[in-house]
Amino acid sequence: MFELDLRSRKPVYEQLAEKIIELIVCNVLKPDQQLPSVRVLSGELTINPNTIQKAYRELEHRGYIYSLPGKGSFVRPREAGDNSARINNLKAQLSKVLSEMVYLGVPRDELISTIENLLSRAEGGNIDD
Amino acid sequence: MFELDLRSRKPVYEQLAEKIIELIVCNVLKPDQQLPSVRVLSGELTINPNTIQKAYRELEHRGYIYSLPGKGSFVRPREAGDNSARINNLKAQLSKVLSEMVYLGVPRDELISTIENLLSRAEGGNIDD
DNA sequence: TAACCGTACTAGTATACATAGTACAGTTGA
DNA sequence: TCAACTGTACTATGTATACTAGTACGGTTA
Repeated sequence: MFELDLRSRKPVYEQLAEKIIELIVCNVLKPDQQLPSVRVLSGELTINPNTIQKAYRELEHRGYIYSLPGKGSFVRPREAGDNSARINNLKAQLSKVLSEMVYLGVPRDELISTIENLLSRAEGGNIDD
Repeated sequence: MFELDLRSRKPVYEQLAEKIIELIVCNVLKPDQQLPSVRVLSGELTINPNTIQKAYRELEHRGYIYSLPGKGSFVRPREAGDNSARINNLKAQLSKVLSEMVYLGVPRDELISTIENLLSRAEGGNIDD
């Protein structure tokens, strides 16, 4: 379910957290859906349980999941709160990426159509792969 | 000229490299313009020269600058080569960012207009701040 | 009660970052 | 020629973090 690169410079727990965020954001993992337990996922990925727990802790701290001792960890439904901080962060990332693509000579038309496609998929909800 | 966060989890040399890329991409640093020497920048930022050199080595390896022993380091003019690998990487980043913004409830109209603004600025070349 | 769940520790190892110091070769202008 | 600059290449050291291993505790559920 999750593909990790143990040789990467990026920490494993961080790779895992980003993978899960991706699945949540793309609605592959539905709200209140239960995630694999720390120990089960540890066995599947042949990774230490502590590393999985660290990823889950990170995800809970960032508001993507919630954990109930004795029950499990679940996808946290998105709430309409103050996401302005995170949105501003994303805008900054967007600015960097777009600037670099323009710098590398990607035509504006191609860029716009790419973005349109990505938005349609994102708004459609599911992404099947 | 460069603002770094020494307490950040992200390595200093990486922060510096990204800052310089940003300035190159936004045309603040012009092609063939000389960068501060390793020792001078080391003094200004109160950072070890080796750390600066590591950033410069990284930038040279990624094709953003070129270094001439005895002369200095300079912004490398962009060449129309095969940037497809880097562009695909940027598209993947773009996909993630857009998905997350949609997930956080940013309206499509607002998103499009934001992108239009960013593109205009990027294509305009200079960004003054 | 047994088997699962999240959580919280300690301890050890490996790796990467950053610093300090030294050294060498090429370039440049006085 | 010489001094002052440039990039580059080392060694050594201290530190922070990632990851693993192992153990333990309390809550939940069939």
